[in-house]
Amino acid sequence: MSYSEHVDSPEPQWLFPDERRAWIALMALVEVLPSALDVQLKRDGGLNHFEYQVMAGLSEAPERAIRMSDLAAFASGSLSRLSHAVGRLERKGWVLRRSCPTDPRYVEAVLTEAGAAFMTEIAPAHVAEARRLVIDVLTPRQVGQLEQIARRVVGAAAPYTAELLDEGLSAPPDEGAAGAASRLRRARESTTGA
Amino acid sequence: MSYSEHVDSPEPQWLFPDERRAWIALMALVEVLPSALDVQLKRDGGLNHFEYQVMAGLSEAPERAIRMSDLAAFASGSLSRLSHAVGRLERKGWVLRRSCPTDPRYVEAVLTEAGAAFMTEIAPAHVAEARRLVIDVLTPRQVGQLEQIARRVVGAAAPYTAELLDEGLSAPPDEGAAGAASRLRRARESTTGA
DNA sequence: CTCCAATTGTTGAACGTTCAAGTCAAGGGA
DNA sequence: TCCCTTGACTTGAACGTTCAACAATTGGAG
Repeated sequence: MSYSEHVDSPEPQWLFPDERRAWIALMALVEVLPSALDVQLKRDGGLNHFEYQVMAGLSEAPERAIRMSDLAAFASGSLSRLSHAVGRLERKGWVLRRSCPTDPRYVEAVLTEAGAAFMTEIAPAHVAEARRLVIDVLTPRQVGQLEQIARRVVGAAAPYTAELLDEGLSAPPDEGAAGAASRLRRARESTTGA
Repeated sequence: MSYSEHVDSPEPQWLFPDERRAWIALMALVEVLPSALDVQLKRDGGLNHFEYQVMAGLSEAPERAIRMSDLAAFASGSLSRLSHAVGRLERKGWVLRRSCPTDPRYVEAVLTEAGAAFMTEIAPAHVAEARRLVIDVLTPRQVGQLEQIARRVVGAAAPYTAELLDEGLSAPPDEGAAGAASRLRRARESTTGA
């Protein structure tokens, strides 16, 4: 739709001043926010943001167990990345791997008791950081705008991931991580491959 | 301080549904956009986003030369990261290092002819990608909202970097990279150390 | 039944970033 | 003068991600 709109007014080669300001601010954001989150997580929990997402995915999964490939989709990372990450979490005693009981060709990651206890310990601080850095510095109106904007950009950069956002957000609240994750699977495949 | 302030309206431990949706969308954005930009830059130019920012900083600098520490501030990275990156760009023949002519205790990075030619070759594609992934999928109104939101978040996560955004964006247009970068220097120091 | 292809997951090497020294040159007392 | 701190930059090792190759298993096609 945006295409035909711009046919007779071709894309300028450079950004207009207001576009440029927004672009620069966005680049600063994507540079600064992840590392700020990493600082908090590393300090309070000794893990990085990806590892936290893995742990969070496991926490929400029924029985605290979930297949590796679903978990990779849920955490938006490649299977290889996940395999290395789970290896590290395993060494810390928070996760373990086992063959999937229903279908032995899959591997399940399971959150241990220690892992679950650890998550309930550190999650509040992470949520507080999310508030401090983002939610609390925006007006409720801006929070809504942010969601719309972010979803559009994700839609352009990774269409299937965006689809997951659409579906996951309106999904039944009791669904847990597994349902959303398996829907996500085909998303990651086309996304990471691109 | 935040403790006593919130005694009678304490921060909830979790996010409200609309806050949670915005947070999830934002996390997807910061995950997906940098890697999408890296894909384009790697494909068309063989470099990553940080290296591109380094080259861009050099392009805008007077004489296409700029001190390492100013360049690090401009590209929002540590001096060490820059040193490694410039090493790689040097090996490709796009940048060279020399002792600063006015003050020999500093080191200047200089964009070579080949480097400048290379940048004019690849910059349009990168700008086009910025349009495709962000600017063109938003309404002009949303572009404005994005700037405000991003600046607030950056303000919370890295105050001095945000200060640079404020100053840099209203700075005289002929200032070039060097002026903004030296203002930025103290910013990085307190930011990266945190 | 056999072979072929696809899916799931792991592994090791290459690459880039971070982190903790380390070098070098300038300023600033004693 | 000597020392010693400070700022600018570099270096090498540790760490995490990516990438390509690899095993293992399943589901057909012939």
